[in-house]
Amino acid sequence: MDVSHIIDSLNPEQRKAVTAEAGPLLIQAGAGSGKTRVLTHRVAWLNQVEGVSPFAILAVTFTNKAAGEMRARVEELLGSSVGPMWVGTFHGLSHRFLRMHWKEAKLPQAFQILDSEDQRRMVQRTIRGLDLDEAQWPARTAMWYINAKKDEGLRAGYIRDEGDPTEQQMIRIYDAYQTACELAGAVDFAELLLRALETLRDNEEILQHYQARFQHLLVDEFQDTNAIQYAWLRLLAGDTGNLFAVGDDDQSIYGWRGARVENILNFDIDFPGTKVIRLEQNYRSTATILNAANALIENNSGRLGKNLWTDIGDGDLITFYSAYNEGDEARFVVERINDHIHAGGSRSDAAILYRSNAQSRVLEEALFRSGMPYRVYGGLRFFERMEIKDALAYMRLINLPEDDISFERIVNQPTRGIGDKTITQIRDVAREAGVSLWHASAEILSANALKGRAATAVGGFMTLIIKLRADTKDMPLNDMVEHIIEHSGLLAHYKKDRTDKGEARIENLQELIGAAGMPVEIPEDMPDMSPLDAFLSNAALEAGEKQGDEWEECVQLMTMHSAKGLEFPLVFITGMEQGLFPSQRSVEEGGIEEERRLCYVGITRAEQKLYLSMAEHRKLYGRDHFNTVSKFISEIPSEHLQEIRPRLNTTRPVMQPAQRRKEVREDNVTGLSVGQRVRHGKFGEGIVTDYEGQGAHARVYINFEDVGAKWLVMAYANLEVLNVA
DNA sequence: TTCTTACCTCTTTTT
DNA sequence: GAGGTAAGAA
Repeated sequence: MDVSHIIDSLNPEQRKAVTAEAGPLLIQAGAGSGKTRVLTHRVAWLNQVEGVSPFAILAVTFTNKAAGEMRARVEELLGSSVGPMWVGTFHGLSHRFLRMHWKEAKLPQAFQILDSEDQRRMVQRTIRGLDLDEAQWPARTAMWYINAKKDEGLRAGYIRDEGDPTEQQMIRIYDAYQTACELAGAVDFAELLLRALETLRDNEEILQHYQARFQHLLVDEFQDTNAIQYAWLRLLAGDTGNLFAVGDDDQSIYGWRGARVENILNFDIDFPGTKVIRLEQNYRSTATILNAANALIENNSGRLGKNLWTDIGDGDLITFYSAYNEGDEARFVVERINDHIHAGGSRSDAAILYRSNAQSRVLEEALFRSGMPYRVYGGLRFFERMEIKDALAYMRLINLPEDDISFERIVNQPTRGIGDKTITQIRDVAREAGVSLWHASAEILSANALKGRAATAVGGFMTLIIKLRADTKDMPLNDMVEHIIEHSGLLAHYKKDRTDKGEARIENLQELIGAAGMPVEIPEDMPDMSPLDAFLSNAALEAGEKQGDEWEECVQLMTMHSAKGLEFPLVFITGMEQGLFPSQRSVEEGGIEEERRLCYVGITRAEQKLYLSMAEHRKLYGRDHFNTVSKFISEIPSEHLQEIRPRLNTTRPVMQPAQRRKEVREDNVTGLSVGQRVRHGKFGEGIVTDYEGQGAHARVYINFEDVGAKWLVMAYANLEVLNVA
């Protein structure tokens, strides 16, 4: 059989991975080393050479995008569909499993998925139900706690409180929340995984079935797996241990949400006989960029260790720019992008990365002023938008009136005179009788327990839902959505808002109609799922990636976290400041290595040219920050760096005397730092807030107590240093 | 019920 | 400093 199309394009290491014998395999895939390629070719190899049916393969990823890409590329390679292969996210596959085995999982057949916002509301209601002080027990914190425990596989009853009252309270909230979820037939994201795992574990027959079925498991981004996901994989891999895990311990940046690098580091303990293959040839970046990244990551301990290399040439030096403030930094970035465009480059080549979303604003302003189209990643996703969730809630309630979460969401949206009092009354009846809010409403109405106006309003709402259901019964999905948006009053409600925001909401609703017109995929092993059910659960699991065409010819702005997996010819990493990146918190909490890995991820996004920048003075959250240069800059060997504007002494000497670069130290002619207190013979006392220029031309901006702020030339000012700020 | 005001938070994000 | 949420007033 001719297998050349599968292996010809691979380098020796990649080929070794793709053609490896069955058994546990750990692929240490460095940034830009072709890991997706290895994964897809592995599937093709298994199928075409080893004769493994797609039916016996399970491939799991973290994002829907990665899953979709994997399926598409495998099919392209094979030239045929691989329908029966299970490809998806951990959550998506767990969901599929639970839909098929809802009985064994002890779930109602029509269980629904809570997204983060639904979950927060649910936790909040639980906390109120327990009569706890919401200020002392914020829903977000409790939710975070619950998710963390679930990610570790822990049920409320199994957590040891160690006598800690806070922990005890959290456990109570967790327990009560879980009860509420069971009652509502609701499942949060973490629950999908945990429930699937427990169902597999506790049902020998099902477990054996799947273990026998999935002869080969493949995992992408293995360094990001948490305890549950790992347990899930181990259970499914069973005794054969045919687990093909691809990951990079140096790119583990999600420890804060439960990812465990240990899963990579200890892989061979759980899977004896593991073969490790390292993909170290990088096809993305110049040698300069790679060497900088390698040197940086060397500072981490406990790595598996690898060194990326490339046969692409050295390329340009990495440019480091130290700006006066964030505006100057933004201006610098925009100018460089303009240079790039004038040299014939395109805007979409450029990505501006930052540590936190708050930093995007100033950059956006600068881009906007210079008329440069840009696109910011992150923020609210399509299916998380208020108006979309409203519309979906109508669809859910029509589909299943017992859906209390949707009921509460739309019973008074748009407002129809059903206030807090009425809702509380309905809720009480529902709780006492142990029925849904919908049933409770009906009972209250028939018992005439409501006053005139409220009774009419509730009756009107119920009639509306019943009518909508009857009217849309035989409609295709998109017509149904359109009908509901129109006749529920949502459209009119949002049309009342004449602002840009309102218009955007209308547009989103239109888009929802469009989305409902697209064919929804119903898994082959679940033929009894209705298109509506498929659409609704898809909406919960797929927050809605922005469609691709929108960001064509745009400069890309995103956090370094969301940049993972992407690559750009021209990359800017902004805010290279101690306290910002690495962030203050991570330094305090011992998370510096993960920050360094994040920096590593950022650097390795760059193909040709990398710019690093900092702002010596930055306003963040309305406060002034005078940060020193990021520790990470000093970890990049200076032969790879080119400093455009050597900084003056902006460092507070007490903070870090040793870390300053040589060429900068020579420039320390002022002996002053921003934030320092000084005295001037004529103007009195003041604080240094800015400076510019160098050597004899250096000027400092001093805010004097008596005469206000002034620029002074260092050479003539004759300042007396009073104290270090 | 709806509008207004006070108050809180503010690393990183997918599902 | 801004933006969103939740409690309070008309």
